[in-house]
Amino acid sequence: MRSKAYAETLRQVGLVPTIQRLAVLEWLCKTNEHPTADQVHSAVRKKFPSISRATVYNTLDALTKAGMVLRLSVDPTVARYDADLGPHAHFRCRVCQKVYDIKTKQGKPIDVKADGHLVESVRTYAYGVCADCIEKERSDA
Amino acid sequence: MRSKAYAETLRQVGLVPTIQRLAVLEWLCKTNEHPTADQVHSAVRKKFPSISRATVYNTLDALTKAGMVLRLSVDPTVARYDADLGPHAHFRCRVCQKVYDIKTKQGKPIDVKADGHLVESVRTYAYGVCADCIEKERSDA
DNA sequence: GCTTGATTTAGACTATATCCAAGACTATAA
DNA sequence: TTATAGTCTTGGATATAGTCTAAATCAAGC
Repeated sequence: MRSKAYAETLRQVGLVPTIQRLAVLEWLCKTNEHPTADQVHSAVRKKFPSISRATVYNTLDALTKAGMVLRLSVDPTVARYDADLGPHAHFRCRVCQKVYDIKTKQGKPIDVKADGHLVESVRTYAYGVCADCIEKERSDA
Repeated sequence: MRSKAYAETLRQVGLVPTIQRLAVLEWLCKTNEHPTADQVHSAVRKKFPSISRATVYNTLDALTKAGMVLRLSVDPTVARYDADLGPHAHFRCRVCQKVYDIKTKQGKPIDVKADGHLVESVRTYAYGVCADCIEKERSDA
């Protein structure tokens, strides 16, 4: 059973596998959108109507600290979450606001001169107009 | 006179060079911190106590749209602004929260496969512990 | 089945950002 | 210089995102 595996994964990082955490983690792993905390809350509430916003925030925070999900800053005013830990960057369309995964060249995403700072992670975000919106614009014109 | 030049620059991008906009732009160009909108508001208010938050937000938005300043997403919950348009990336220290400029290798900051999307800009953010905080940690131990 | 500590909950609270309508200002032309 | 039209600024209300708290609930070991 899949949820058994999720429970084990949670235990491995020292998190008690409560039903709420399992629900958040499972849903995050299934989606390939890049949901905000409120979107996670809405989605998970369909299965567990009683889950509170605070729990979702706490869980997302715990999962982020445990390294099981990424917290993205691709949007300037809202955090988005991504359970795909593979090497990839993110693209946000300025028309429809959707966030897409994009492949990066293999290896380190970028070489930075860190000026004596200890760099622990690097994120790359691209912005522009997505393929769908380009197409839509063309057919409107 | 310097402010004359700022006024001209504003006019070139179609913005009426009001005293408020000049104050925001001048201050932004002088600082090499990466201030939030509220930090800009506080700073500019020392010279123009009547300037409102809305005006600062409007101005920062207008300057961003005009391409005169960058709006950074380096902080997950607050927008920061940078008037330095040269090619560089940003590093945020997870201890002191300060944001530093870091040099990127010359040329395009990164090659992304855009999957048919039109990429207009790319931002790179690095996270970790800054040189100052590493030093502080060492002397505490 | 208890007990203990961790977790969840609801709602209050804070922070960040946007909207709105009234008034003030800027630029233009007579 | 004054009139005018349009833009900009202001302060407050509103919206949105995230955090905190204290009481209730739950999980796991005894």
